[in-house]
Amino acid sequence: MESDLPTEPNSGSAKGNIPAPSLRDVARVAGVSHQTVSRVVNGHPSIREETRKRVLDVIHDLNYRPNAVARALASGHSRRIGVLIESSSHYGPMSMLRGVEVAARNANYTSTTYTVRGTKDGEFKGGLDFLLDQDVDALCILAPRQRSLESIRNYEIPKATVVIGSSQTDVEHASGSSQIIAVQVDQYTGGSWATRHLLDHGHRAVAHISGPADWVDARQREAAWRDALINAGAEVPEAIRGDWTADSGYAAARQVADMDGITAVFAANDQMALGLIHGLHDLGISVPEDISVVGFDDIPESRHFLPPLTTVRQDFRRLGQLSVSAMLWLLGEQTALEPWIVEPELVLRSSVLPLAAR
Amino acid sequence: MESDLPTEPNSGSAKGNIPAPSLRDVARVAGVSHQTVSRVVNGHPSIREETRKRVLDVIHDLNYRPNAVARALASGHSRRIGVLIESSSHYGPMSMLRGVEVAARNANYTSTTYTVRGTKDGEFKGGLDFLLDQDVDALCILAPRQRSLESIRNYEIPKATVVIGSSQTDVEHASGSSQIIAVQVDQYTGGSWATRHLLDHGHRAVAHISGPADWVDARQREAAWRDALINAGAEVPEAIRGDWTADSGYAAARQVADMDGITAVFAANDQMALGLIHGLHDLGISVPEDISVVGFDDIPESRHFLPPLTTVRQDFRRLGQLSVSAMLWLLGEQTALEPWIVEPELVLRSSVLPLAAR
DNA sequence: TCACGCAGTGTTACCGGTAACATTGGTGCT
DNA sequence: AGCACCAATGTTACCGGTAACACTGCGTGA
Repeated sequence: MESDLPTEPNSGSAKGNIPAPSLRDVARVAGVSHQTVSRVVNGHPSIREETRKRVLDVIHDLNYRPNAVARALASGHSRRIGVLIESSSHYGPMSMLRGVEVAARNANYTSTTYTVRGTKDGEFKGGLDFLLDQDVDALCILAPRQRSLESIRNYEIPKATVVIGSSQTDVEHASGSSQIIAVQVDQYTGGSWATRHLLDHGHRAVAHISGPADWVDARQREAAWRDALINAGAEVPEAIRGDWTADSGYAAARQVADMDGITAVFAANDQMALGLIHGLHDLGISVPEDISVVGFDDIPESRHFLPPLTTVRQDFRRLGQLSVSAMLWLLGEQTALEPWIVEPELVLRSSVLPLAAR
Repeated sequence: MESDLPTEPNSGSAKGNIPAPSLRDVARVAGVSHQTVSRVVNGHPSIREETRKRVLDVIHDLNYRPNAVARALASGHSRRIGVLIESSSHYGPMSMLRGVEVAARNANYTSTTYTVRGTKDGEFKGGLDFLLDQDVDALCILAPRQRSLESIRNYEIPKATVVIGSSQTDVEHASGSSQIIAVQVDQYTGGSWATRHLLDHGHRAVAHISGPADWVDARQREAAWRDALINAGAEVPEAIRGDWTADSGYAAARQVADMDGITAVFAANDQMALGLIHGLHDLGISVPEDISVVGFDDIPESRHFLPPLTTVRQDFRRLGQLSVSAMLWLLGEQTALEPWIVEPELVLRSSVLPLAAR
């Protein structure tokens, strides 16, 4: 394992002295005007085939690469999208981020991410400022909490702004006059499926470990759970408040055990479900023999939990792609606008047992 | 849930018509030259306090924000770092990515990520080209596979390039003349600890589920496992080849069961350990009663596995930070260069039992 | 007292592209 | 033949900053 530190930068490299060739360099060598080179580079139609070929040869010889910065300055379009993301350490946001990045790149856009660390109010605005300073053409905001959106009120945001994770009504309320598109997974439907799945298996006492109260997704899943119980005429226990972490799921186990007669739990995400199963196990309660559990998200590990977790899958990557698609539409680079609600999917595994089988 | 699609972009927004104020606009209003404004913005010392104040007021009134693109073009520094990353869907790379992004931002740099999707040879180069086209000042390459580095040979990469995850010798071999810094977690030490921990508990027949053969980390962990066994005079069984996924860990369980007398397994990452435990469970083998398991990485879920997983923690975020620090040093923005090998840490939980206790 | 230096500011060129308009030569139509 | 028109290319201005140098006026030391 080598580890002798170099003592000063740039010792060996001879590069960087000769500046990279510019449009005009290419033009000179090819014997045309710089504008002609520009046209060749941009695929302008009215260029003679012979000229084009000559220019392309020179481009290749000189190893010319167009300077994106100069292009951005001159054209007024940076072809960059800024992604503002809260709490990216979770699986969901990460996956969306990746979906956005890949989709953006495919549309020849670059993406720059700003991760908001804490939840303090100024941080969100700080991120917005940071991205706006980079003059992005479009903005993608992953705003999972209700309050996050309020910050953008009266902010001068780019025309092409997409919000992931909040409902269109929330967005409209927060954004004032400017038009913003919201993209999201239909959390309510997912929550309904999860709960009804348990009800269908005969469970009546279904507890819920929810996400933090100010998260939009958490509220929707909780509402779906509550409504499903009410519709089925079952009693609605008080929801147990978690914070998405497996640790909070572990802690919730104690409360579940204390609530009398609970036979099933709908956890608002897979990590909490994992912690819950662990916690119940430590209390001598088995899943699914004693208590059935359903999660949400379908993280890659879920299928190998003990027991493998029945959960609701969200296609995060697709969500990211859709948001880019919406941005492109707002930017006028795409004519069709796809529907922007993604349907979740119930994934059956073995953490749920019929009540009768107990 | 609202879902009426707008039918054309920009319907309501009145923004974007008036161009943003420029340096010269500010200068005109403040009654100074544009250069003076530039000086104020950049904190140049020789500006009269009175002038500075006046200019700052105008800047505030006009809501002027300096244009990063123009600045980049004029100064020759984009203050952007490109991050080329392979396989970012895993926990480790993701965390490093985030560490890089945050550290970069703190140094007033922007980061742009390119995620290499597959493993085809051209993709890596494609990513390099993509980032180079954005003329980044520095490059951070997350190259976990041996071959990835070969692509950068004879490539004109920025002076400030840092490679995460490969040893300095590999990097020097691949990079030819230009100076590149490698940053990494000491995988070998981590692998040694994991294996020795099992040996210390009396286990002699310790199997290994390795990562893909061409991954640097996988090789180092495997080598550490092998060496530790040899040093202890224990027999070295053949390593079982996994692919980092929990699924491959699950599949490995069968092979472990078929290998006679195995009492402990060192899995090259936590996901495979999870799958392994699941697979063993399905075969009627309990962890840790029948077989002890140690993982690697310490993903957030590990502590809630059944049983909670003993594993080797890597500080991925710190790795990301270190790489930014190294880049800054190469860029001449930082005088001290921190050591760039991060030590891992053994995290004791309950997936290991002394052999005697069986 | 005069030259020198420096703080404070202005002027001009330049970064590497794109946009808009000008120019040229050939073609088709009347 | 004359003219309109278009393909193919060139010219010039401009995007919004920074860099380098020029200028001014005042304090200071010889």
